[in-house]
Amino acid sequence: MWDVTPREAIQIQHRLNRLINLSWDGRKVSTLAGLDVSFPDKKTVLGAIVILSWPDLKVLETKTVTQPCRFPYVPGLLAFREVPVLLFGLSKIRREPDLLLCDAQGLAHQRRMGLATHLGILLDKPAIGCAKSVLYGTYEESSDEKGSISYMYDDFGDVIGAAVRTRKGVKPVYVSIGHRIDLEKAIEVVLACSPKYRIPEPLRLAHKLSVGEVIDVDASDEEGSLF
DNA sequence: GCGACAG
DNA sequence: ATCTTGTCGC
Repeated sequence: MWDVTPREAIQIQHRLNRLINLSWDGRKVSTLAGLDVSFPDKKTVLGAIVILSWPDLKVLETKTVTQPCRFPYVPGLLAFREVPVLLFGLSKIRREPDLLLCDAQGLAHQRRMGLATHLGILLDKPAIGCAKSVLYGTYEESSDEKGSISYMYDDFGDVIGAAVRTRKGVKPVYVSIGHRIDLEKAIEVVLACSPKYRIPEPLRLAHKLSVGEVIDVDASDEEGSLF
């Protein structure tokens, strides 16, 4: 029932690991995608994608797709469970997003291969990992203020991400490089995407979409259906 | 051997 | 992730 065994999955991660690009090429960003996955039942994976304009964050397009579940949840191997449906969903989107914002880790992973990095490498597209809790890494509690950041380190003392407070008094979100971006730029994007809530707007909307809520596309941007 | 553990 | 009620805080 599995596409690969957990052991093979780890080998794949070690192989893809070498393709990570840790720098931002300075490209102009005009759209970004918020990605999320849900499980309507134990045998189905549902991928939700919301394309937003940047930096005004208007909804340009949405899409949901489903597939049969192919891999169990194993900490550290999340990509093998959720990436397939996201690739499928992205293939059905009209606009090509400049940046992918994932509800998962990127480099802040035991093998530096979180879902955001995995997906970014497969598509060779800029990607950011933004999770609600920690999978791997340690950091010191910092200021309670909005915008405070505390770097996360692996067992060797290398920086692998940052705990970022998007609102005063809330738990931080954990930001890390996915692919083709640097940590400063990733943090900048996440903060700019979180003007009102703890969770960045693209991810908040993608999550709502994944659980069945209707996300209205901004009226002024529907020229795609005019003809 | 005993915890920890994205979603 | 998903299942669920009340409840603490601004």
